[in-house]
Amino acid sequence: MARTNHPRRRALLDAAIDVLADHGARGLTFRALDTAAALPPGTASNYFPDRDTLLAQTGAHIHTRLAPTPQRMAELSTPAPTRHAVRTAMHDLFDRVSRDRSGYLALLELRLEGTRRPDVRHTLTHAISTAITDNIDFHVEGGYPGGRTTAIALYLAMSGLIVEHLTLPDAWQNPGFPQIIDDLVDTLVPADP
Amino acid sequence: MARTNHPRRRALLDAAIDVLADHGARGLTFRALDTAAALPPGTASNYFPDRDTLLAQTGAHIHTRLAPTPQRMAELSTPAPTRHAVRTAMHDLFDRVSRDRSGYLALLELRLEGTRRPDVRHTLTHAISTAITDNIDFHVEGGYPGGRTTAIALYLAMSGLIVEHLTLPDAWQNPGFPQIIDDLVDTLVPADP
DNA sequence: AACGTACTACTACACGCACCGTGGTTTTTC
DNA sequence: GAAAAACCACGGTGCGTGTAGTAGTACGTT
Repeated sequence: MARTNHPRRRALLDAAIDVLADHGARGLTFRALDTAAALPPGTASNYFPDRDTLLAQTGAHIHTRLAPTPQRMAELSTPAPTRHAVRTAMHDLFDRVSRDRSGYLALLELRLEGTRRPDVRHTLTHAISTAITDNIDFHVEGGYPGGRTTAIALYLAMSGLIVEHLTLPDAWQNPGFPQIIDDLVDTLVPADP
Repeated sequence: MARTNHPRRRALLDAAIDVLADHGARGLTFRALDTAAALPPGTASNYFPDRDTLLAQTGAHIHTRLAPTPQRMAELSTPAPTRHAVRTAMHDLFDRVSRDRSGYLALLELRLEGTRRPDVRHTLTHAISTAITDNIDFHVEGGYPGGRTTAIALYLAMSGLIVEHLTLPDAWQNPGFPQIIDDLVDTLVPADP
């Protein structure tokens, strides 16, 4: 019942993210998970006692997957904190979303599921609120142009843009997303002195 | 099978929005709809041939519910196009979201469901892209401070804020959403001359 | 090198649940 | 009184769950 095969557990959690993106939170069943991970039926039951904990663990795992690696953080800190660096970082974020569409879609599904499941909501609230403050602090303490309100506005606008990009990309064909990102940075981030 | 009782059909579609918000897109079944509308089981089957069209019709209906009424548009146009008017409009939008949480949550669920169902996606893409251009044009042609890019940035930031408010409100306790809205407007919308 | 243990993978089964669609009867409405 | 809608109950079905039982494998012991 409580298997400790870590690689397989991780594989299951990765598959869970794909299932979330492909079939929604309600579609994340043990059987669907078995199928997605290409494992015999009944396997997922051996690794997670019930759906609740499966969802919770998936919620925790998704952050380890989406969180920037230390290496990336280092890269990000290398250039001088200019408006141009901000622009690059935003395009970079957008590219990451495009590359790991399933991951970000799954997070969105989990957010909605958190509406119904308090434990999922609490897990996500904690993880995301630290992500937010980290993000804002990075901007402020790193000496990037504009203050805290600039950072918040940028964060929210990029969140909105990502949701649009993930769900209804065709509603924003002109101007395209890259152009919008440039405009966002120009509008929100003060020019370098 | 094909009932023409319009009030009841409308009641069913309104109930469908609640079901979407409460149980997700996958939870929107005929039976759940019957229960939510407090109607005997089997009723919804008489009004919609299958789940696909039920979802599509719900997607269409949701916009008639969320779209601003002509009266509201008139109210909005009354004051002079100042930064302060923009601020008021944004708080107004936020209040409407808070008041009709289910409606906006349902729209979010449908967006995600659109990821899997092309017909839902197309319906939403059309409806929302006109909503966006209307919104932007209203700002630009109404002579509000800032141009098109300001309007787009404002729209996206408010979208992001609404998603946060709907799904993880506790992640944003300081500063609270009203304060953030004020800051957003101050940052994004140029001061009145 | 042979053996034994402990853990894991696989398979099958029995049960329950929720849902669908419909057919027939009652009630309403015009 | 006739047509339409509402109600109710039923058969059938597919999906998911949890578990029990069997087979396989890796590793440590003697």
